[in-house]
Amino acid sequence: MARLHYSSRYLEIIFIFKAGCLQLDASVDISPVLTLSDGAFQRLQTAIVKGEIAPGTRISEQYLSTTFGISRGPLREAIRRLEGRRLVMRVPHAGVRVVSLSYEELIELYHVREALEGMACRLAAQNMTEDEILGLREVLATHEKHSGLQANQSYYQQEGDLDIHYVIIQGSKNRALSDMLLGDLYHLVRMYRYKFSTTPKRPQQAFAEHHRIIEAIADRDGELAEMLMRRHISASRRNIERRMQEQSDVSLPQEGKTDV
Amino acid sequence: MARLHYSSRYLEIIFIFKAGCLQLDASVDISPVLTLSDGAFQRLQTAIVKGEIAPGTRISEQYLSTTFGISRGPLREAIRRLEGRRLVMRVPHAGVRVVSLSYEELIELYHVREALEGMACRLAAQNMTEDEILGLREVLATHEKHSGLQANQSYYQQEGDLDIHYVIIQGSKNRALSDMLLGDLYHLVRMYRYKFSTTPKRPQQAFAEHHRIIEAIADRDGELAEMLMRRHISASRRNIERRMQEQSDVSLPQEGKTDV
DNA sequence: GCCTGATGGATTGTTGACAATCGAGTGGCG
DNA sequence: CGCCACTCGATTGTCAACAATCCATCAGGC
Repeated sequence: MARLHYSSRYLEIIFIFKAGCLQLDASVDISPVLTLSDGAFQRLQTAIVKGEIAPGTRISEQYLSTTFGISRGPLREAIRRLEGRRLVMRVPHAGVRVVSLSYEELIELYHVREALEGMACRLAAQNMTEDEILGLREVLATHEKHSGLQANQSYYQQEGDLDIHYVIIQGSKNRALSDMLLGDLYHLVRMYRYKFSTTPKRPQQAFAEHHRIIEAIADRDGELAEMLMRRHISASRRNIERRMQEQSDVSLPQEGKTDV
Repeated sequence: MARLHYSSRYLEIIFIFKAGCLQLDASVDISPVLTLSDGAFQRLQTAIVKGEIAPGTRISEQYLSTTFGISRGPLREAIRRLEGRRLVMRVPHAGVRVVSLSYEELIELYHVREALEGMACRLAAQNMTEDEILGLREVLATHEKHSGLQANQSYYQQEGDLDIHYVIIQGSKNRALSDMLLGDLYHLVRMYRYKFSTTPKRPQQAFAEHHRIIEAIADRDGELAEMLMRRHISASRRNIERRMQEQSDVSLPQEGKTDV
């Protein structure tokens, strides 16, 4: 009944686990074989995170299964995985909806980010290698170049913002922390990123903040790095709060649409 | 194609969402109807969290489906939900295993807890109502009574430990924070709790720490409350580290067994 | 004796069909 | 005219069978 042989397939279990937190860049497929369910999961996740499926949208199993060209079985499994990740919510016998964060919840999320990424930044100052810090500087330099061109300036900056945070979080060398930040939190943050990306002066400001943070990390000053990161995210949060007050009539997209 | 009527079933969507983070006490079933998949999900989750299925154990679909008396379809959906929650890991065409945290990952988890629960404690000092603080005191008093009896003393204390943390976290009134702590982190912490529950002097010490924390919250001293909570968790972590060094030969249970 | 390649058994992945449930619209009744 | 029960269409939940893949074992050759 109980067999004791070790499957060689399980030697890559750690690798797979790492892949779980790297899924931000969804193009890489670590797993040698990609089941239909995995494919649907990734496609749905990126679609939700990138905003192609608006928050609150109801998801039809039949529509998606025909769209993806797969049966309802694997699709349902993919949806259930998203449900475990809190990206969708299912009501029995009624269907699933993409989660829709309220304004308050979004702000709460930023408060959590402040605590967690501050911690990540402090750890990164302790644990990043010199090479990794060099890489961080290169990312910043790349963004400086990109921010020179006017077109899609804010977009680039926002993407780069995530990139830099991404590298710093990984530099914390704390798996639990990076899994939590990169795996769960960022998907939610990303979902609402596009809504607030076009504040006039914010990109340059963020760039300067990034610069100071990286300097603190390079100086191995964990305390300063944490404080700067907390302020950086706090400023980002206040930026959202301000824009939210300005367009207080246009509230966050709530449920209603039945598309997809 | 796009219908605009609102399903009445979706009026409870917020309720359901809240239920998702309250799932610690798995006896309550908020959802009016419980699908087979939901039932299997809850049973599996509690079994994993309570340690009835050891970390690293391989899970057989067929065995579980016959054990639960359901088909493989709903069972697979339940497993996929656990996969989304990072409680199990699936390797394509090879099966799923209950996650097995390494010693380092467990310590990392406690560091994250330190940051998050510290924050929760500070917020709780700001946001808890007087009634809730009263309730907190009652929980503490209950534990004082329970800790009087010798049998299973450490167990009670540990359970109570989680209870108090649970109430404080909820008192933070930050949904994102409590979802993260209560939903994801605690399941993992709980999985390994039973391993380190019997350190001689720790329960009394933890009780005193709880007492001080609650006093700080009652005084609305957020800074102090955060600091005390951080120290409390830090002490708990060091306790684990110490016990781990003592029995360094008996390492954490790794994968190997093929049961269940 | 050790390594390489086929085979068998078992497990996982996928499918299509069937059953259960729900929401909206319709008709009857007070 | 308004309210309630019923029916119908559609969607979700569940099942059992089939296909694909993998692991362990066992011949066979070097």
